[in-house]
Amino acid sequence: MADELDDESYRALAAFRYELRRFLHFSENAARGAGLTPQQHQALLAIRAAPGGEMLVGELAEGLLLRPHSASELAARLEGQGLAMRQHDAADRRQVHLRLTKEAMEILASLTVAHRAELRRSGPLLHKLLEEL
Amino acid sequence: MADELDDESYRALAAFRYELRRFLHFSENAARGAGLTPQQHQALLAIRAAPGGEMLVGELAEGLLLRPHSASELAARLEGQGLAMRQHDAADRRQVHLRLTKEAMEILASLTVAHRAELRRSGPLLHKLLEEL
DNA sequence: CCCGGTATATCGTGATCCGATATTTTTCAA
DNA sequence: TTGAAAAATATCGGATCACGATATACCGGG
Repeated sequence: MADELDDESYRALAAFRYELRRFLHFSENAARGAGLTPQQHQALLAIRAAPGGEMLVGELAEGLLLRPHSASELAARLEGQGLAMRQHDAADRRQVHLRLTKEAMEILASLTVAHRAELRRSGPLLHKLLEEL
Repeated sequence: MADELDDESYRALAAFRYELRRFLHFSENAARGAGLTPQQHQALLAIRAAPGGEMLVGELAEGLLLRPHSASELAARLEGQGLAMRQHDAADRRQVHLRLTKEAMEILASLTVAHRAELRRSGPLLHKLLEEL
């Protein structure tokens, strides 16, 4: 099983986590700089990437690995900030569809450009550290 | 610059973030299952991976990308739970060295084994998604 | 020996997830 | 048809943790 844990094992894992943290830290700062919380940014990305560019609250929960009621709170905050619109499904009124506002689309686009640039920088390093494991 | 953002760009980035979240979610659950918070786990890993297996509070802050005073709070919690020992440097008494307790070493070892197994599973997928970007 | 700088610590605040619970709507079996 | 169970979302209270602002302890140069 190769489960001997020598110093090198810890070093490699720590280096990977450090680089991961760097990326997430960059992402957090980028989001906050655009007036979003990190989770709001992730929510926008998940919704934008969904088929049709829309999502149910429950699907958002799955996509972000949250409890449904936490996704509901997140959706309420998105709407409160003018980033998303909530709309009951006509056929099943329990379900709530989430769509991004124009403003959210624009913010997400600029964040995505920044993230692609960052990944072009840190991607290869992450790639290398991942291979050391 | 290849900055056109089509649906596929968003999809690829979202897929990468989702897999990242899955890994971090696994890690969180593993840590909590071992009686640690996620940050405590990361702190143990960083300290264990440092040369000599010890770290200053300020170095911990750098390693985890935290403000020094946040690292100080984290160190206090670690000590409070019997996971680390704080010891003033003899030469410069402002500095505080952190060393892991035996119990922390054991918990970290078991978590590290679990993480290596998880990375053997999710690593290749992360690798692939990273290349799509 | 005093003063600016460094390392760590404390306090109050804000954000956000969660558990437990509530509300609304649908489904389905009797 | 109807009422009980299930499903989707929402609300409330509590807990955690990093942060900004600030405080304390300690070092070094002049």
